[in-house]
Amino acid sequence: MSDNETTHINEEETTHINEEEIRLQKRETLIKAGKSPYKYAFNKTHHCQDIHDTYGTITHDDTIEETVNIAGRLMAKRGHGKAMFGNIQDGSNSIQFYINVNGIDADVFETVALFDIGDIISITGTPFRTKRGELSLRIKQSDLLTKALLPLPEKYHGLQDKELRYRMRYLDLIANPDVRKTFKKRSAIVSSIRHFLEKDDFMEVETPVLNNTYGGASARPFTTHHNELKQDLFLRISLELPLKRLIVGGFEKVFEIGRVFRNEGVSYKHNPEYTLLELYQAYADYEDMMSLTETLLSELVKKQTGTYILNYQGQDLNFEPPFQRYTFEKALKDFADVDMNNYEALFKKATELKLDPSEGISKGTLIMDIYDACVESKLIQPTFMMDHPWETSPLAKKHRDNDTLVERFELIISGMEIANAFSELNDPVDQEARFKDQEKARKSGDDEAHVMDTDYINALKYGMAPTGGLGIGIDRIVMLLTDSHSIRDVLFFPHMKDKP
RNA sequence: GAUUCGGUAGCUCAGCUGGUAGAGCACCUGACUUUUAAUCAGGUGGUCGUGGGUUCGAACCCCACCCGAAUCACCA
Repeated sequence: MSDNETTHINEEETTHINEEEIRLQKRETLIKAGKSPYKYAFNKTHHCQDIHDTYGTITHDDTIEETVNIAGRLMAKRGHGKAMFGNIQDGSNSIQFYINVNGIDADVFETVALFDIGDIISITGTPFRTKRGELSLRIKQSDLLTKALLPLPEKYHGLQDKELRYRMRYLDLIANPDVRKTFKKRSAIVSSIRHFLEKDDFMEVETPVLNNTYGGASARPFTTHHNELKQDLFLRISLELPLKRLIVGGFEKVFEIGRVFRNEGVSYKHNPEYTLLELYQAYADYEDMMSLTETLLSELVKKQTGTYILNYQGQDLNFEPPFQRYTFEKALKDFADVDMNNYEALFKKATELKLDPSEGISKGTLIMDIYDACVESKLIQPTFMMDHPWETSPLAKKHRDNDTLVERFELIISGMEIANAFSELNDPVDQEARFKDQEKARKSGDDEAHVMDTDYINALKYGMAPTGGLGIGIDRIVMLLTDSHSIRDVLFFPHMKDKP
């Protein structure tokens, strides 16, 4: 590559070909010249952020002796004849570089001149501050590590098209630095939850995703097939039943952070697969779970924001414990003006609300339908909704003071269900009766009713200690903490329909 | 599933009442030794989501479909 014939693109050859073809030609030229455009490794001494941290205070008059090696993606290039500026971005940050023909091999200048935006390059150079005051690297050496064949999105607006951003998240991450921040934060949140639980002696476990049956929630499953065993299998819809079997087995504090799969609609707060945290603690009840939830979330918010106040979509949410509490009885009175102990009144209310209650609908279902219609979306501040009707909670223990209720709570924030917990039902006789009740509901058309799990009943027959259980929707927590309106913005690869 | 909005160059977007398809960025050529959305001059680049229809003529009007977004419904 010592002469211009092999390096400069001939105008006549390129006027009618696209950018990818131009770059493919550069790739060919490099390979023919024995310079691979796909190197094997590079020994970095610094990330861009390290240079900002170390040399952030130098002035235009300072001379730095240290030479640094960095590598990353070329994001911008500004040629000035015999000088050139550009920006390189790595996983930490980006930094400007500068090169001019003085005191440098012509080869190096030519190499840099031939880089295309999007190429992954290395730079060896010395930090300095430009006249205009920007911390930069003066290039001594530079190399192409990976050739990029496709041009990047527009440098100023980035990639805006939501469909492209979700379908080609890699490009979104390159072009939109805020997106990377969101996902770094997601990682930090999960890590901080994990450490919180480990510090509290919870043991992290893994249970199967593929199961012979499914349960622990009311949802339709995804079904798949094992060829060799000639049997249908289900992707889990929750983590609950295997984890409670571990409590039977003698572990006292377990948790799992795992993907669950629900064969239901897609919306700004629903994705067919999402991440659930479930934890179970022996010798605890739902009051203990409430305190744990308050501590976990308030500490998380404090760690992320420095206060208990979190601004979400323009509203300040206050996570200072204790969170407000509402029983279903009081909520239905306050928000729907109906007595939840009066079946006729509930039925009348549901009819007024055009919920179209069917003949013989259970009181519990009426209560939940009215709650969904009148209450949930109005609960903005962190609120524990507690003491649900027993009929819609087949895995929760009856309330100690009222056997038409269960000891259960859901945590609602900004109208979204964030957590769900019970004093776990551990009476196998009651559990079996509840499952049979669910089977009846299933037969009368409720395809989300819980299915019978005889092995789980069997496990309970050996005795499960009194247990508190808690489930938290990780994606929704991340939505709150990153002020994301849609669950798609906190999933790297949200589910998208196939393009034809 | 319903309603509304959107799909035009690689990206960000204009395109009026139906009359030859536009700009900026990127790219190519040239100029330029401290710029930073660099600048200046000149260029390349289009199956206007898909398929029908109306019309002398459709990016534009009509119908159907595909994909996406928002709101609702569904989803404890």
